[in-house]
Amino acid sequence: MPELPEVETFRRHIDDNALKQTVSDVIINRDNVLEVPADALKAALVGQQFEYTERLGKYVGVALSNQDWLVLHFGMTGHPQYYTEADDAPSYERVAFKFENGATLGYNNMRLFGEIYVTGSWDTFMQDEKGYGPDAHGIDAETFAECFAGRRGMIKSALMNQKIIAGIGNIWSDEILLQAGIHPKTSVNQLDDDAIHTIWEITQRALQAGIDTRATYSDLPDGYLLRNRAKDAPCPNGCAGTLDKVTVSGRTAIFCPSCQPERSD
DNA sequence: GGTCATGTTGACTA
DNA sequence: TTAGTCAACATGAC
Repeated sequence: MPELPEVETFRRHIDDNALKQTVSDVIINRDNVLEVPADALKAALVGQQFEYTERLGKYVGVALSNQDWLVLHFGMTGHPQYYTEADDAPSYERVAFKFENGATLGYNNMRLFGEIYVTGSWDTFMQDEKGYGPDAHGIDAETFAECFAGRRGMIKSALMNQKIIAGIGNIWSDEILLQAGIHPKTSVNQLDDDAIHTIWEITQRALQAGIDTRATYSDLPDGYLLRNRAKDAPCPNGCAGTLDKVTVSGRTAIFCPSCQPERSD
């Protein structure tokens, strides 16, 4: 699930529920997701308040009252869940952040691909340690074009490269490329300025739609691939063709052969 | 039992 | 140096 629209939804969930509260305990059910020792995580958090949040790409940063940051990544299957009744704990709660008011922010993650860090500087962590590029949502057209200038790889790989722009993963890159009518294997250097500008526009619109629907795909407008992303499904553009799949950089790309023709030039 | 899956990283190869 | 492929991580669905 979690790409940029999903992670922004998670960030807002934390914002709406867990700010200005003091952590009373940290329960660690599985330490696979920890990038800091369990006792260090607990020591860093207990007694601190969640002050505000940031997001870059698929990472959420929670600013603590002592200026440190709790950094969360949700892997492929994770999400945060705030609850007040023990019965509402999610099924795969790997870490539970307990607050003094009795509520809990659960870090739920079926597959243990997530990451939890504590760091002194959000900016340094994301830019220097992770090497992340600018966030794909809200980036201006010029900066977006600069990110792709001089690149020779395939457009789908480039869109998914967090060091170029952050936040787009496999399924939202499919969405963007279908709407843009560009085959996922097209080389970046085959795309002229107009094509890059179109990709920028569609990226902004699609990610905004994803955020607006709280990443509930069935609520996306008609014509969105993510409403029914599957091989042999009808093309959402209504072109009478059916969707196909192809492997790009080891990931499954779903696309419409008729709306997204391969280029040979 | 096998295959595939929304992410990231590192090794290896061209 | 730049890119592409693949394996690894852990778990569930089909």
